[in-house]
Amino acid sequence: MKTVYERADIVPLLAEIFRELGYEGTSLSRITERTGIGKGSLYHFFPGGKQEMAGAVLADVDAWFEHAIYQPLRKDDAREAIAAMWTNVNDYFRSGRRICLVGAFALDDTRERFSAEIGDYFIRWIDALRSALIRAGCPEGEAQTLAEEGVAGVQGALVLSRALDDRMVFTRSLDTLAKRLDAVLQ
Amino acid sequence: MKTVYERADIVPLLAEIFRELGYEGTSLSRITERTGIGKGSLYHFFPGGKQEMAGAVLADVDAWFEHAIYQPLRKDDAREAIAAMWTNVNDYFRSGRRICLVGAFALDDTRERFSAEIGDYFIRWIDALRSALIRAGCPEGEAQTLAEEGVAGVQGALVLSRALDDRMVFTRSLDTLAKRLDAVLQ
DNA sequence: CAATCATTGTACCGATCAGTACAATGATGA
DNA sequence: TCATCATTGTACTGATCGGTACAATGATTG
Repeated sequence: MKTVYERADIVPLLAEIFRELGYEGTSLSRITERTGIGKGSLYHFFPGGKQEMAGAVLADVDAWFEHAIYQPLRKDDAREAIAAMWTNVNDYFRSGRRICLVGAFALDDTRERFSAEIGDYFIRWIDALRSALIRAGCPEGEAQTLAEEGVAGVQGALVLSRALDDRMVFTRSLDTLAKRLDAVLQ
Repeated sequence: MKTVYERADIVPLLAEIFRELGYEGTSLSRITERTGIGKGSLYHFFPGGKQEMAGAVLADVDAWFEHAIYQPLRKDDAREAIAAMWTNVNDYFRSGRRICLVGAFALDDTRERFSAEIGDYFIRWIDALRSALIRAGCPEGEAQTLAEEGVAGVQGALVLSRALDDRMVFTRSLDTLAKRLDAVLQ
């Protein structure tokens, strides 16, 4: 009996493990234990080892946000895209039960390994949100601060809801942030 | 030649290492490497090993916040205590170059080891801030949400400023949060 | 001075770490 | 049918992990 994978099948599985255990906490044996994928397969698809695995996960996360969040913010109807961002973010992070891997990597030494990817992810999120805010009628002087407040607010809501083990905190925080941004668009 | 330590001298050194490397990333050899403290001393003061070391650090952090932030928020002049909170938090986290260990532990599997301590730290911060907000004239219905927004905002600002490697982002975020809370106190 | 005892450095333990080597497997295409 | 080749399971490496054992050190106390 031999199960055959593709790289694209493995990345989402790796993502959940890195999310739960962090970069240092994720060992190859834990990956095998949870997924059934052996070292042979892992090093076949990711010759660069653990670092390449985490890099692939970050790229996958980034691609999802680019498609589902950033592009709509830049191109679609601004108000609709902002509203969609809140619901999509709430779903993606499963009301706070799932963390933001990029944000988590930013907090410890792992940042040194992926500083470019981490910076890019947040810069583009903020820029896209600022673009939508301006198009929706936000004064340009406030747009940058407000966009940073929104993105940082999501990260803070994730920390807090996990710390309190209360998913209502996450949903409520997103709601407060949404109203905060909405108030400026008159 | 033999250097003699006390437990109280070691805890702050451990704190910086856990902050930088995270719980899993912190190994006993790294501790010895950075501090010169050998395993003999470490296990003499912390018989429970790495878990007890991290627990002692969390207790130390908690005690600092209790004394410098929570108690003033509960007892002192409300407006002054809130204003002092922002400056003390900015100093404590060194404008975002230092992370919140409690928040970082909340994000990965480490949470399972210290869920009580993590929950307590944030609950008490939020409660103390809410108490000050109410005494300063904030409508009771808004106080809880606003307190959560403030505490979560600090955590988000830490993530964002580290991700962008820009300490201005942290200070600016704290400033925005301060204005946000101030606006309700009329 | 002698005795005690907290503290420390070092050698060691089995387990696990990331990573390598390679033969066995099995699907694909000539 | 046969050859090719991507993919996989397994056994292995040296290094490092958290933790233990214990003798040497040196300050304190009677």
